[in-house]
Amino acid sequence: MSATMTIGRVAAAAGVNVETIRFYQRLGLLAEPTRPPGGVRRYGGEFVSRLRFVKRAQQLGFSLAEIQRLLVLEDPQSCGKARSLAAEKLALVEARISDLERMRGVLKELVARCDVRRGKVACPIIATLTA
Amino acid sequence: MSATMTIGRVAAAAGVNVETIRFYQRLGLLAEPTRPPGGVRRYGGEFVSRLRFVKRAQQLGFSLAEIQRLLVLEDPQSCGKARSLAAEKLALVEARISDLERMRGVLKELVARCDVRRGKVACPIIATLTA
DNA sequence: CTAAGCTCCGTAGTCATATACGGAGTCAAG
DNA sequence: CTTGACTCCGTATATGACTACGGAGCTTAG
Repeated sequence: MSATMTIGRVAAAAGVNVETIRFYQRLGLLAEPTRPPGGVRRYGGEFVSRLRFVKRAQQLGFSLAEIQRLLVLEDPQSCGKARSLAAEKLALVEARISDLERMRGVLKELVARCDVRRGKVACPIIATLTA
Repeated sequence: MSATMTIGRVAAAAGVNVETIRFYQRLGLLAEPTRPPGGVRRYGGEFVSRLRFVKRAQQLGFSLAEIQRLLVLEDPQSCGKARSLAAEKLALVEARISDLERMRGVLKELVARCDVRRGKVACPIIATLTA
């Protein structure tokens, strides 16, 4: 096989910390190749892909626990499960967006009011949060 | 004064856990009234307002550390500082919204592709994340 | 061959935001 | 005055995702 890289090279290739890989291995997210007697573990390109998978899924808002569930779905039959995990995550993301949009509205207004009422007695931001 | 409530009543009034109040006091976010010899601390309505302030600011995305900085700005002169904290937070919130919108796009596409290609060999979601 | 730099491994620490626990003291209703 | 609920205080635990450390044991460039 092409299992030639050391853990450090894998880490560099995927742009993560060595400790992070070891951490994922402990969690069972990534495989831990057998170590040749008196040697060091070697990794192939597939391992790097898997690691990138984890990082990409993470960027989509999946937690490590969810990614673990995602990684189990390798057989084509489980497409439905993957779909529902993704749909569920989509709903969460949309909810989070709504929350943030509400926050954005309030913050914008706070900043704007602060600009208008400069020089008044109390800071409108503090006053608003207090009231 | 109207410092009549016990910590439990304050907690109920603000809808938080008693432990949370004590935690905030340890952080220095909330005052810890002097305890009468052989008695129990009493709190007034102002304390409840302050606690609500903390919770409201938190809902706007301020961390406890930031709220601490916000709470120091009681004199009217520091309006500018409050404004810049709010503006900074606004920028963060907007960045976070962009991130989430990107995530939303990818997740939507994943789910959609899954619906279209049902029955094919590999799950498009897994395939996409792997590629 | 040697020295520098990796890898291995287990354990422990970090950050943020709380929540839980336990024993002793205090308050309030009946 | 008793009893049950509440407060106080310090410490410990929880969660998620890492990061750090230390001392062996490898590996590799020169």
